[in-house]
Amino acid sequence: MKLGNMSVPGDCARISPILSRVGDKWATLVILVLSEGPKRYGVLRREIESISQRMLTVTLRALERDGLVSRRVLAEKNPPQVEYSLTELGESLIEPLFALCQWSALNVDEIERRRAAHDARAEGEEVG
Amino acid sequence: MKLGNMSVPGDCARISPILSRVGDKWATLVILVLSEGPKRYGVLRREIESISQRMLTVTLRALERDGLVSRRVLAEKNPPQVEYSLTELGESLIEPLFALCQWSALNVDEIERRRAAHDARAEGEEVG
DNA sequence: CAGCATCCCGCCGGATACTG
DNA sequence: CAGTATCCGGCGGGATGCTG
Repeated sequence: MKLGNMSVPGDCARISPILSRVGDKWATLVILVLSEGPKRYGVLRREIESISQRMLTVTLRALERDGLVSRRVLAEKNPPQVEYSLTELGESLIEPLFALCQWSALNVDEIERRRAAHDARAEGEEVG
Repeated sequence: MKLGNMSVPGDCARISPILSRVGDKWATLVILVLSEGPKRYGVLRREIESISQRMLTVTLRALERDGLVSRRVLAEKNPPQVEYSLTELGESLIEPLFALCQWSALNVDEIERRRAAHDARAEGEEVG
């Protein structure tokens, strides 16, 4: 198969780690929230309610490592202030990511309906 | 934040399960390979070399449940033949998914370079 | 405020063996 | 060929406690 100049599964082996990062629940949320602009650690914590402090830190470190997010220390001493923002590379990801989010938003209802229907069918066969 | 008519994190809570499915290493590979056309179980196994037989089955079941993939029994008796193909819903996913794959293919080198640079820097600080 | 360290449990997913 | 069943090791990720 061909996607532009890459083949599957050949190059898919290389890009799937990247897709995993994107598909990662927390990473995606962080990137989406940061697409609004730079935010401080505490703000991120509050805006992504469901995330634990540990996973926010882990995710930010991973994104920073990949060059998608950059970290700036605003004030060294109390209270310390750290600001996170998307790098240029990170911003370039927003467009395709948004496209996928829009697909998801558009089809989430349909998928949930299908899922429910499928489960109901399975339930029926179990009895029969 | 706004993505069309959805807000983050409000609706992101609903769509992130969908993104997780997409971001799922195996699901993505299966969808990409099936985008070429219907394939039989054994063919899928061979084309996605790295996948275990267990995960292929699990992934196909999940995709079928969500209405992204459909399963057709071609021959009931020996040798059994089962064909998998994308549903219309599944096909509608290809475009945004391809976009993301292209982004990945385009940026995988850059990301790996940044990662290496970041790790090298960390290595240096560890010693100093 | 912005983290790091530690403990610990659940489940993801590989390996292996068996079936219609 | 196209699966199902079982075992089980590793790690993802929550909870809690401590620091500059």
